[in-house]
Amino acid sequence: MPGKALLTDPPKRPSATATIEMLRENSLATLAQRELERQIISGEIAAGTKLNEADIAGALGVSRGPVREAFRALDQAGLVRVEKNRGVFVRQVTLQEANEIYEVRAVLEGLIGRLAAKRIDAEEVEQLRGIVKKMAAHDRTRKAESYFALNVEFHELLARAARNQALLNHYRRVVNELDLYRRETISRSTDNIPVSTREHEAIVNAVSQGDEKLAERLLTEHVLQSRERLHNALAKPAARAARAE
Amino acid sequence: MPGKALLTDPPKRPSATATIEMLRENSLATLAQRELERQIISGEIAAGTKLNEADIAGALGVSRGPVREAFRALDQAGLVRVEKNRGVFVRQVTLQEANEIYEVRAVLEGLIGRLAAKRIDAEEVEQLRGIVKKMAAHDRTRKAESYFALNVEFHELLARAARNQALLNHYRRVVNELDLYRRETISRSTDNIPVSTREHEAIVNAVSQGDEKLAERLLTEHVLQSRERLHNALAKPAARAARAE
DNA sequence: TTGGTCAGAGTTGTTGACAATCTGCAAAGC
DNA sequence: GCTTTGCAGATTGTCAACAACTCTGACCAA
Repeated sequence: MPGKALLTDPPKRPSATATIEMLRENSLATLAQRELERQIISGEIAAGTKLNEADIAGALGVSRGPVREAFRALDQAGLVRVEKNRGVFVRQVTLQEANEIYEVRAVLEGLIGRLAAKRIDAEEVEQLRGIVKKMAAHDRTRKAESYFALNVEFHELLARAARNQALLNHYRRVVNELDLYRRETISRSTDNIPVSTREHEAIVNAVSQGDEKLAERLLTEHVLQSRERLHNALAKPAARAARAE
Repeated sequence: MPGKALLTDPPKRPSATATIEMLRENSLATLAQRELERQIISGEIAAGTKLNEADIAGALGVSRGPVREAFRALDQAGLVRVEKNRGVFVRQVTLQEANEIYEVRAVLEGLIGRLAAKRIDAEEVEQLRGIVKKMAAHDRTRKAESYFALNVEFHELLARAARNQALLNHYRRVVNELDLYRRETISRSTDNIPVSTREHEAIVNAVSQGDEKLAERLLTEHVLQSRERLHNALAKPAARAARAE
């Protein structure tokens, strides 16, 4: 039973007017899409899981129509795979696919660095420094989960600072797909956090000084080094993540 | 009346078995999506046009369900815009959006050049040379439409030669979006064809010699120069394209 | 003329029912 | 024993009807 109903009221409804307003602006298909996307990206639904239309419709409190529409959108977004007459499955990203996606991410991040160096404002720089500071604090605790949350926030903020919506869209898609790959391996790659944090500091400095060339190079290399770190972590003998089927 | 039915038989059915096989593998939603995508990219349906569910369903000979699913996918693909309770519209790409998309395309093409230089095979090089030869022949006739078809073919072939599916997907999306922008202006930018052809020749040479750095630089610059050419053409006083509403 | 409001038509959003297909399993045939 | 056939149940694909919403234009009052 994956999710909670989208609009039923009994248990602590978040103000009826807010719900009404929500439905006025978003179709059930859109809400179902968002909720499924959230569950997939957060790992609540594991990669490879089969998504049953009727079950999901029931859990969300809607009929199958909107759920099917959500599936189509998620398929196009690369988060699920639709097999005719067989069902919808959360996408499994293979090692080879991840490598290809990392290559794309590297050039996108490079562009992000270059543009952000030109366009970032003082407030955003401060936010970046704040995130890096929190990351540094995590160097000792080595709590991977919350560290990665900060990492995602750092890169998202930087991507927005580039002021290019098309770039942001492509970047987000790439990140989502890589999360699908990384999800299974998350808990075992805590070793290199200090290294990654130093890289982030260098990136903030380059961007805040408006050094486009340097920011581009640092971000590109950062992505490729992240890839290496992840692959090294994968190669280690570690407890396999639970495998839903 | 935009399209033709997806599966009706009377007029010259292309062999019953082929149709059956088609339907065995593709849902009506998928077929509707492909057909709409084709019509949008080819310009048969102009940017900004409102897409009426019932009309399209009728023209394609299916019910509204599959059409709605196709809409969701096309929305995610950036080809249409869905406004709740108001309808679905073919996306209009503004000048500013086009500029942003061109920036993304430039780095993607750069990566394509770098990877293709590493991985392209002899046969593909020959195909590229063949296309460039045809393009050169067009230098005199100045038929823009068929020239652009060759141009699309050239870049698509190069993108495939990079052997990176993720990159290819992002590239195609970017090209589709730029086509939406270019569509309205296509007939007035015939002047710079010879220049563009020389750039293509240089690209093929760099790729075929495995010069990654050069191929990357040439392709990036080619995209940015294409953007300039298009914008210059746009600035000219030229006959406005027909504007469907 | 301007502005408001209110039917009516047309369009979109959602649902439940029906048809087609797949899956698993057990019986029949070799 | 092994493959094949033929069910029964579950799941997906498609459709048509109904509900909710938007838009238009007529009508009326200031």
